[in-house]
Amino acid sequence: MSGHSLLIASIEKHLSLNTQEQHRILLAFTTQYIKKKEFFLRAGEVCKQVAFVLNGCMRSYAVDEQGFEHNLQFAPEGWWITDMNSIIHGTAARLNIDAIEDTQALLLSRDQQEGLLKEVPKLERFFRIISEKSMAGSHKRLIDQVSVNAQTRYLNFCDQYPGLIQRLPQKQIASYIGVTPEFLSKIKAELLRRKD
Amino acid sequence: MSGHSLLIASIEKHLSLNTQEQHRILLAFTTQYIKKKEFFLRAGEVCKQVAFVLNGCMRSYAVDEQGFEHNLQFAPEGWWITDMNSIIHGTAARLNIDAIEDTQALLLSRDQQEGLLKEVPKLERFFRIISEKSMAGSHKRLIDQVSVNAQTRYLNFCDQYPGLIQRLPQKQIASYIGVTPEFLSKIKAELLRRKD
DNA sequence: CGGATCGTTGATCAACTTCAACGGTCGTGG
DNA sequence: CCACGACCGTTGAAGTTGATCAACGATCCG
Repeated sequence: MSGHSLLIASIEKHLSLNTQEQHRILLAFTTQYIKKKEFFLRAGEVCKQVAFVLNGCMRSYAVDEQGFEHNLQFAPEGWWITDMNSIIHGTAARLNIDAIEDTQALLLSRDQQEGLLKEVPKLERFFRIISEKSMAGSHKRLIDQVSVNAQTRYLNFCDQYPGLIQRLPQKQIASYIGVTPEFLSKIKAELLRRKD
Repeated sequence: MSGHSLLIASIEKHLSLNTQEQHRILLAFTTQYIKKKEFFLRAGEVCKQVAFVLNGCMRSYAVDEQGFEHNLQFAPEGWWITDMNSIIHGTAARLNIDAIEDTQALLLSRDQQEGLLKEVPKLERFFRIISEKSMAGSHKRLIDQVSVNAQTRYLNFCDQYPGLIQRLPQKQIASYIGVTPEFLSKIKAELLRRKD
């Protein structure tokens, strides 16, 4: 129940809900526990639902032809995660989503979402706003990726997600900023050397 | 008027509108002509509106510390373009948006949009859907950027935007796929050599 | 305790950039 | 209508950034 209130609070940052609406919303979600290294979505499946993380942490990533993983997003508590391409086009997911820590999440299927939006139309607004935010974040990242070098990307990451740095294995961060774990190690060594 | 119907048609792909609603929508927009090389938005300003392109083509791009441009998006007719980070957070734009061809666009300010959404709430749904699509496209691009080499990115671009290739100067495409114009030239030469 | 996974370091390698030079085309002013 | 400059695409040589491969010590967890 404390977890559910995280979802409600998150929505109420953007609009207010009466008790009835809150109950209707929670009805649309199901709870799922995902252990570290277990999958929420595998590439090739069609993604049917979006996840709202209550605690723990998930990540989404693509695997290239040579088998290397590339992290697209981390989702600690309070974040949403899904394969948007798969869910809106109904195509095979290109992303894998798994748990980096033992995770508890609320799941919302597209069907449930449709029903929910019909009964509580003002939620359209909420989902519009988080989509816009997500799009803005994604744009920011894309610009970062092409316009600054790896060291700066690492520093930017430290800046933007101070909480995640201590929590995540370094190789996960390397995969996110788009370098090999070896090279991130060298970046950190270089930064330490320059700090003296 | 033929231009306006492009907007209406674009919305009606996702929901249906009666004549009254159509008129109310068009009321919220203003028309603007932007000549080739003129700016719709300059980095540093706060972005106040989104543009829907009727004809011509605009692009958004960031400029890095060394003065190099990095194209984020092209917007030919039927596409929306804005600096989402600036518009939703009210912060200084990091993007420039200018016209690559003489362009006619419909502009919608955030204030007008708010008013419009109040009177025609079902448009929340439309804006949610296009945000989701935009986010999906952005994710796709991000994965592409980090998981395949420049030659493949070029081929993917040709695939996805066959219409734009003939229309755009090569250096604009180079900037989009994230390489120097010189290197794109070499990629094309290599592809021609292998085709024989 | 033992195996697996992690982070580190160094040597070599590949992808892409930088810089410089050249020919072609386009648009503009005379 | 021509001439000029600006911008574009191309090519080649040399330079950087980050990847790859291999080896090693540390830590974590079963």
